[in-house]
Amino acid sequence: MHASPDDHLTIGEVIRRTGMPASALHFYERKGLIFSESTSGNQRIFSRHMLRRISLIIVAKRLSIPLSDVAEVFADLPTDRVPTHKDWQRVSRRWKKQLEERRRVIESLEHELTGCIGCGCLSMKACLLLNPDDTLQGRGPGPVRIQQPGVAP
Amino acid sequence: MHASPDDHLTIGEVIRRTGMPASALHFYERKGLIFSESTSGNQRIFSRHMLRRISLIIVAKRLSIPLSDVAEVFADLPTDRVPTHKDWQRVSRRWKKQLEERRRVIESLEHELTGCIGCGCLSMKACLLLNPDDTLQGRGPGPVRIQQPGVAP
DNA sequence: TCACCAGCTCAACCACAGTTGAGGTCAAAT
DNA sequence: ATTTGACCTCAACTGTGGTTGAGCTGGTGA
Repeated sequence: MHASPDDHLTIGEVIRRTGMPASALHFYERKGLIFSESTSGNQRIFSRHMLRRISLIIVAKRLSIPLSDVAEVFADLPTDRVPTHKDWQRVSRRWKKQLEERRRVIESLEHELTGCIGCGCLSMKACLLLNPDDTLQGRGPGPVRIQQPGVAP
Repeated sequence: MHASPDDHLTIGEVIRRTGMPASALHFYERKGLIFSESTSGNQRIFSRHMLRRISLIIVAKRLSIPLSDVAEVFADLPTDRVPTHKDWQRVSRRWKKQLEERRRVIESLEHELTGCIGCGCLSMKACLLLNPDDTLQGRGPGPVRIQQPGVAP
């Protein structure tokens, strides 16, 4: 086992550094989230700044951000160099907004559920929990509850 | 179109009353969440109180409660009669707790992310986002250089 | 009687985020 | 020279929550 030049990492080294299993790295590459070159013997060689991309994927995983969103983010990121501090701020603010949105959805559901605990009618016609759209439409403007598709369907 | 006796609903009536497609009802039955009897001609006949169970499933869906949890809840519910108000309170309080838990997780992630926005290191060894419960100890061999943000290599 | 609708079963398929295993290749160590 | 160990590709499978379609039967109205 020899040390690769600082800028060219084998997949084994990437695994050691990121903790990601090879299968996941292969998967991300198939999805176009990360890239590599190949040696003559068809082994992957990763640029060192791929580690940053993988870090971002790991963070996104922790935040339950779907890979499709990560792909969007990566589309605006340079492929040839490490993202700048500014890049990271843009990404992290974007993801923070998504967390906020998710929290608001949950808070609103908590609110509804609290109101329904004492009721328990579960009437198909009258229950707010069962008929969310009527509620929203009838209430006019205000804090709008957005059904977000990304969360545990 | 004939009215069924109040206590015996065809699947079509259940669909009309709950808005659930037949495929979903079949699916829930396969999963053991709802039951039915069969006519001589192999058609499903649902008891009227199955509507309540289906309502609970619909609520769980809105709350992103997995069906496995719904199954647990149903295990403690009577199969032969409509759940009481007390039953509903038990369920709704349980689900409310789960929402609270989800909210707290999100809040904590928001907190972390806020702290990381200004940092942006994403260091495999030091970053809290990347190492949720790791006290950054024992760097291995070789320095993992933290890329100076904003300084192009 | 014949069409037609309601309902049935069963198999296959969707997205998501990967994992697992088979079978092959490449490179280094003994 | 051979045996590891690292790596490769490709296909199939996991679990969740269903949907879609094919092909069949049951009951009813004209």
